[in-house]
Amino acid sequence: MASSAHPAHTLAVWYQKHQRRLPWRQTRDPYAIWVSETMLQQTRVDTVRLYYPAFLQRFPTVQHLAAASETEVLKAWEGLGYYRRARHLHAAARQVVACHHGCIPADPVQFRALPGVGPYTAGAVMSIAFDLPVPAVDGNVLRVTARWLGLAETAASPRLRRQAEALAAAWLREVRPSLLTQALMELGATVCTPRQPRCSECPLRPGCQAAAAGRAEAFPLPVAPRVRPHVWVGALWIETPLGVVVQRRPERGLLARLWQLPNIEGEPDEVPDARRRFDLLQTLWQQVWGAGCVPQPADWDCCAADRHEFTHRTWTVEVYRCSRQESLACLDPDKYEVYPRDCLTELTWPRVYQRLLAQLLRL
DNA sequence: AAGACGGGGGG
DNA sequence: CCCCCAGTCTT
Repeated sequence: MASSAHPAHTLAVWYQKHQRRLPWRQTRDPYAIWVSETMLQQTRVDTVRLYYPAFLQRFPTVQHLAAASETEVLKAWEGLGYYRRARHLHAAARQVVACHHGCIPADPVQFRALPGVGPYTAGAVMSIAFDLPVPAVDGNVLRVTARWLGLAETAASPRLRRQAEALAAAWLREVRPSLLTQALMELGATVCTPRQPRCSECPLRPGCQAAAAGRAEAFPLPVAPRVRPHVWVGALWIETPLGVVVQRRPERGLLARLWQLPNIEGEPDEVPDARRRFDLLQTLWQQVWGAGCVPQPADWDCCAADRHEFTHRTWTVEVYRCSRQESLACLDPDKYEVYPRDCLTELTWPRVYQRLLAQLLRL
């Protein structure tokens, strides 16, 4: 009788009928699946779709990726965010070539030991690529579990995580692992959504505690919102006959090693008035050219501006231009480079600078 | 246990 | 405009 079928089976049947056709579902290549799962961390399917085919075309195998330079890998990742993922994937590819003969280890412990591979990615690749019964608990699975069991916990709750792993482990015994893992996540992404879940279309509705209570949207419990300081950033667009003055960000921290325009930040949550902005820009000007080396401009022209949201802060970036031409002799070569205007897009920029550049290059 | 780390979509 | 989204590593 269909009504007595295990929910995992019902879910698998639903998945086979309703799954979206996605590029990484057309392959059994563990490397390709690993790349997709890394890109999908904290990133929406529609965004990954724009990057995944190009990335795999550029680096078709783990050997190609291992042989590439970090700059090349980063360029292929440009705009995807969380750039540490790309560096970890690159380093991990080199480990796979050096220590595993270029074969992705079909062993959860060995695979988990690679940089950038946490519990989720290990479970996803082991189950999807190798059909091993290793749970892959992402945000979707946490949400489905919280609703299925009617657990009044936040998504961050260790208790909910344990329950989700237990649920996935139990259901993995009922259905081929590659099917079960993808089905659970697909349900969370398309039906059991954070808001306005489509319970009427859900194959798991009959056994769902939250749906039975008519309160699916209430699970999991909301987390306390984080305060996100607002930071004003003033940047300079300095065009010289040889090109534009650019700068590489520090080795570590936010947007590590990506390129930017010379810039200065205000205090967190400060809303600088005209006078304060002027002072900050003068300070920046001195940092770039050295104190007293080059006369300071009396007025600034804000020629481009954009806002950027991070998880933990918000930037308002304003770019100021000064048309006067300066001698480059004062420029500290350790801190700044002059790059040909027409070649700027060769560099790897954070999204906000990509957008600003698009404005600036039209000027 | 908590914070750092990007970027985009939806209401 | 404000709100939401949960993987991995570090401290």
